[in-house]
Amino acid sequence: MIIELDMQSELPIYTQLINQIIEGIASGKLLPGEALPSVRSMASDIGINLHTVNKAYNQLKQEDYIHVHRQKGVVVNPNGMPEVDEHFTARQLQQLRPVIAEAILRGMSQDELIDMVESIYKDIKA
Amino acid sequence: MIIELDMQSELPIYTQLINQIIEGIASGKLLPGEALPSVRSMASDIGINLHTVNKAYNQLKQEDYIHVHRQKGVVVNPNGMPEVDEHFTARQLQQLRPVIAEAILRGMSQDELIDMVESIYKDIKA
Amino acid sequence: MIIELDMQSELPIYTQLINQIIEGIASGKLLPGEALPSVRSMASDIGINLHTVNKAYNQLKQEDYIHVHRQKGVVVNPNGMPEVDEHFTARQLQQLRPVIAEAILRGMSQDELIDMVESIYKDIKA
Amino acid sequence: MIIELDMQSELPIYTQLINQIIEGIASGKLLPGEALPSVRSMASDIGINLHTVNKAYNQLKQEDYIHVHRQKGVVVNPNGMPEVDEHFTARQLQQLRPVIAEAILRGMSQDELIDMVESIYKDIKA
DNA sequence: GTGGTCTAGACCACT
DNA sequence: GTGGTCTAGACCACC
Repeated sequence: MIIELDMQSELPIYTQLINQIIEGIASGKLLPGEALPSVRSMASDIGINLHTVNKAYNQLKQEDYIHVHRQKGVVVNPNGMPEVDEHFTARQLQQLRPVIAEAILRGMSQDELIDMVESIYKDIKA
Repeated sequence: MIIELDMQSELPIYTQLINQIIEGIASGKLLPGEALPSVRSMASDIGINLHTVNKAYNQLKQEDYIHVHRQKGVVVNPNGMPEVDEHFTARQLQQLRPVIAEAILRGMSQDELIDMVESIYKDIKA
Repeated sequence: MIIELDMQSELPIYTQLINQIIEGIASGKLLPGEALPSVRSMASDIGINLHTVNKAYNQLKQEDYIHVHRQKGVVVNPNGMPEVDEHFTARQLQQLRPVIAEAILRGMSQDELIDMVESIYKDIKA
Repeated sequence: MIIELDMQSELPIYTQLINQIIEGIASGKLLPGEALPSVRSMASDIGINLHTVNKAYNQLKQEDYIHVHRQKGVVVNPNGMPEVDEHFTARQLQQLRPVIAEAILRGMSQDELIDMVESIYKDIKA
């Protein structure tokens, strides 16, 4: 699992880290039950502070995507991922809406937009 | 054009303002050439700081969605909206990708995701 | 609102802080909509680090007990408190069970235990 | 006596072990004078570290719930359990208070709370 | 060696 | 001035 961070990005590092791990799980590169690097090794691997890694891990734990054992370290939730729920749908809608609005504003047709979504979907899943 | 802000939201107010105006244009509620309230009146209307409105307007101007004249005030770009360009596509991809990844992780099928996008698209356009 | 912390306690400081604030709300000493001290002033008031206060505030925010505005500071949730839900009941059960077990082991009768609970209940509410 | 540990839990394993044994005694499944598995066999039975079992036993011994003989092994205190004392009441109060406060905050009535306590009491005793 | 907690000090975004 | 983020370094509990 290779993590790529953009230190110049406006996105907080811990958010980028969360996104990368989520994508890793979504794409199947990280399997349920699989171990993730310890906060310390992950931090030194990618050259950031361990607290930043910790924050990312904690947020992922909160969503029940990973489990954090005090001693054994961190693993992808072995029982698989939580389903779509109300809370998630609301968040998703809130994130999607402005992006779609701006696409419409710039004249993208519904089909073009769907093509884009499909291509990203396939790209991640592949 | 009614602006609705959620002061509880973690989204910065200026971002919410930008989103609302973009959606206004996308939905046709704001037409090219149409005037927007001045920084001052917008600020007092919705009870926020001048700087906040200013920041939103400046960002919209930078994307060429609106024109700001020192005298004539603020108007939706009368020449219509800019097309989809490389810069926009890149930004869109960066925003869409994590949302789609998380949807996959939670087991949404491509069709379910597209349904969601379609329904938002139609909701804005309507 | 006076906060009392025991720096010797085995309970983490941020947990004690959370408990105190919860009790403040439960007892009516803190009312919905009422402002809490900023992380910085709270931290310096009680002589701890601002990150520790931050952690407590964030956890309270997570449970929807308080709202954190980026600029305006922190307020008790003006819409009132969330109801009892499944998640809370489970947590409560998990905390209560060992305490009650040990009470039984030491020979407390059900009535004695209930008396104790009642007296604490009244003490907080008063 | 079956011990069930949740390795995912944020409760330390030794604490879970203590709780289980206390509940075993409280419920009458473990009787005064009854033998408990040796540190070694307990550890290998449930697949945890020796030190962890040791720590649990030591803490139980300190509360005078069990006796640890170098040769004869570990037994539930044959003289019966210690009564409620000041130290215990103080500890109990400290644990109960935050739970009750949060229950009040979420709008539980005193009767609802007592019902919950009663049902747990009966569940353990049964 | 693992994560959890706490401190300290810095810079930034937002209003 | 507010919270958000990041870094750095330390000690502790657990196993």
